[in-house]
Amino acid sequence: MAKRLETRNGGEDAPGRRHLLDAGMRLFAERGFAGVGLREIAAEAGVSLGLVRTHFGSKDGLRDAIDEYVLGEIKRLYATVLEHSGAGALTKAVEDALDWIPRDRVVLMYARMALMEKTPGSQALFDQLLAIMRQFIETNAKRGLLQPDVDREWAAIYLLFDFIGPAIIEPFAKPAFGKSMYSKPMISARNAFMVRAFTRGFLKG
Amino acid sequence: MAKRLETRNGGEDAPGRRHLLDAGMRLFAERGFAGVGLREIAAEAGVSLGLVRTHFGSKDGLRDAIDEYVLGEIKRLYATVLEHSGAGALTKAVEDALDWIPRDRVVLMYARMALMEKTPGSQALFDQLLAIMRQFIETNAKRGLLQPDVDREWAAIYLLFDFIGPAIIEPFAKPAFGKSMYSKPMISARNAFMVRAFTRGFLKG
DNA sequence: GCCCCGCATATACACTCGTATAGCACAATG
DNA sequence: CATTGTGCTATACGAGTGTATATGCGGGGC
Repeated sequence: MAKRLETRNGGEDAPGRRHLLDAGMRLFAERGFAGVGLREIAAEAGVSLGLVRTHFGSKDGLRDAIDEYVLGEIKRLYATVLEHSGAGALTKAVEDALDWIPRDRVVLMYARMALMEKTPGSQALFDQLLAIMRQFIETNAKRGLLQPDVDREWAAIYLLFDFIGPAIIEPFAKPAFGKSMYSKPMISARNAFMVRAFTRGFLKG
Repeated sequence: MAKRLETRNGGEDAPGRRHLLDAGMRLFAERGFAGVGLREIAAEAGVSLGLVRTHFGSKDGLRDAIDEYVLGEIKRLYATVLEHSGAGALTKAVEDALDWIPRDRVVLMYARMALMEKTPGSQALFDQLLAIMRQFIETNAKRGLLQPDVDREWAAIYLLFDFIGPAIIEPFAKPAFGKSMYSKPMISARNAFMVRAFTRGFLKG
């Protein structure tokens, strides 16, 4: 009789909980938080509606849990980038994406959608992404790889644009380009242009 | 007696219609299509619920009308950019934004949200934005302002990233930077960095 | 003067939403 | 063996959804 309210969360590895989190992440990524109902998520996860309440307390609780998971994954996935520096690190990061993006595509697309809907979780995600970019710029600066008199804050912001850009336009890529932003030919062409643009620009002064 | 179904749309300048379109645009931009109900939109517009059906036929019809309006505004707002070329044109475009963004902020924020929800209207918006960027690159190329051996397609894509980037992160800007992406200090700092990065890059080769 | 039609309102309907409650099977623990 | 608690299901409730229908008012053309 109501001895534990709110999220119980005792066992985080219950199969139903994991299925709900995965299904919610996928569906929210596709149609947004308000665009998907709990019944559809439960059906997709192969569990009953009531289980959402058991594990997450409410729909917002489910989102919070997904936000937390995705934030952790983003940190993990970009950790390797921060250990390197220079334009080579960027190409390496983009090429690494070829490995993990097929597997973690849902995480990436959820992060993309989260950036649209302003919530505490999405603000935290944004702050994390910006921190990653700032750290990359600082690492490069310490190693003397930054050109002199560069506005480091805006360099970080532009880096952020270029990293979230492909994710943002990914849903429109197939009609517009005939292939995914994360397909092999797109990745390599992007790599070539990125290195060039970051080190030399592309317009004449 | 049901002689005309669907959207009637005879008079596009009925005051109620305009109010509904404005209110829908603003609310959809803030919370997404599924996140807002017709009753709230009608209340915000100061008209009755049924008027949506009279003018737009359905909620989807309302979105279609908003999409069309926003697409036209985007075309109009970026028309001036296309007449110029070089890095100077970009700074001019960004500075022009200082004029029209306060006034057309809702249009911009709706376009931002539209890029999240994949619909025919949002695909058309994306195609339009990409076309604008491609045309800018081609204009620059014809005038000899492009560096040699530049991948023009990816130059256009990166230009697109840098133009939608500020809109995407605008909702997180105040907590993260203390000011809007479209405030005067941000615009001028961005201008300085953009010209530099586009003509010389910011990393050492 | 009548009629029709464009603009607008009010109200009802069927459905879906998130949430709440009651209960079941089963493993671990005393 | 009885008890406890966890993971889970089934079902009900009230509020809110988009859509449909019926109606009112006011101006221009026959």
